[in-house]
Amino acid sequence: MFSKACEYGIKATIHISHQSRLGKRVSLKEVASAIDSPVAFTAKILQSLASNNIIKSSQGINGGYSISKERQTQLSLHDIVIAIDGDKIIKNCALGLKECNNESPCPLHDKFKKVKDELLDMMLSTTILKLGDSVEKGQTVLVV
Amino acid sequence: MFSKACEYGIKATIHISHQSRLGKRVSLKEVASAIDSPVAFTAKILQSLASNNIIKSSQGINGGYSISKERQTQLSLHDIVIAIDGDKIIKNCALGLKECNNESPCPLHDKFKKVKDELLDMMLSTTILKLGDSVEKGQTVLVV
DNA sequence: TATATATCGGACATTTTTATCCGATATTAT
DNA sequence: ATAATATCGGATAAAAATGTCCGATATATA
Repeated sequence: MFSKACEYGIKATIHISHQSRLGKRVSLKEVASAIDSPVAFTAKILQSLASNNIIKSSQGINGGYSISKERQTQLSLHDIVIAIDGDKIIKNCALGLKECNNESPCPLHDKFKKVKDELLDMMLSTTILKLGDSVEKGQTVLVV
Repeated sequence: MFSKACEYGIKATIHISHQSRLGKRVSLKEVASAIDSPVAFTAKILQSLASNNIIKSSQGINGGYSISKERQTQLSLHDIVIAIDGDKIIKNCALGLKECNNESPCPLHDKFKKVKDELLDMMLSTTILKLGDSVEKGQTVLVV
């Protein structure tokens, strides 16, 4: 569904969100450890999230990553997916046709419209704040 | 969503289904041409579909691929996806957790359950017969 | 039976994704 | 200033997915 990079990106953002609310800025190593991901690969993803203004990064001693509380309420799951995987999961034809629309649909077009609409709604309405909250409350987990 | 192999496999099956109802057995080249796919790669996929009893193959002169009308009514989109991509699209955790279930869910578990359930229902209830029919009637297309 | 022509199946090549390495750069504390 | 330590960013490597090649095998027809 999502690429590995996107999975890591979502988990990383949730973890950083959670830690930011505890007043903690987190380092790359801490993130990779918390979400059980390869450190160097995670570095690339965090860079990308930072350049897309999903998370905030600071260099130097005591540097690391954070997300302001305000940003957490604005940010949806959709924003993160778009930043890493782009919009192909919603936009691309299920059968890979270059042009697939209501005028010239592939055989799966109508049937997938419903599924994609629900996926899109879900991603748009799910905020990072809520996701981080469920982890903070111990209702959900980021590893194993 | 689906792998390229799976996209080709679905399109190929629909085309073969359509042609079988016209009483025509189709060759690899004809299939690849009809669905605009690389011939050699398509050969692998058709072999796999044949060994999974999705389609019927015959060698030698006048050989090619076909699907009996009866089989077309039985076969669902789900059968083809399972044969090529396996069940990961439904079974795998959206965040890649090895163990993700109601007892120990990832932050996206509940939200994805609804989407996946709808996707599964759709795949199970969509028969190859219906898909081939929409192509035959010119309501849908397999290329561009 | 010989031949033409179709798929089969294994090895190989290319591209994309995933993952790693390391010097450069920025920032804080001494 | 300088040292310590964090991210940045470009090159490289490994793995997986996608795509190709070609001889082997099967089968209908002449």
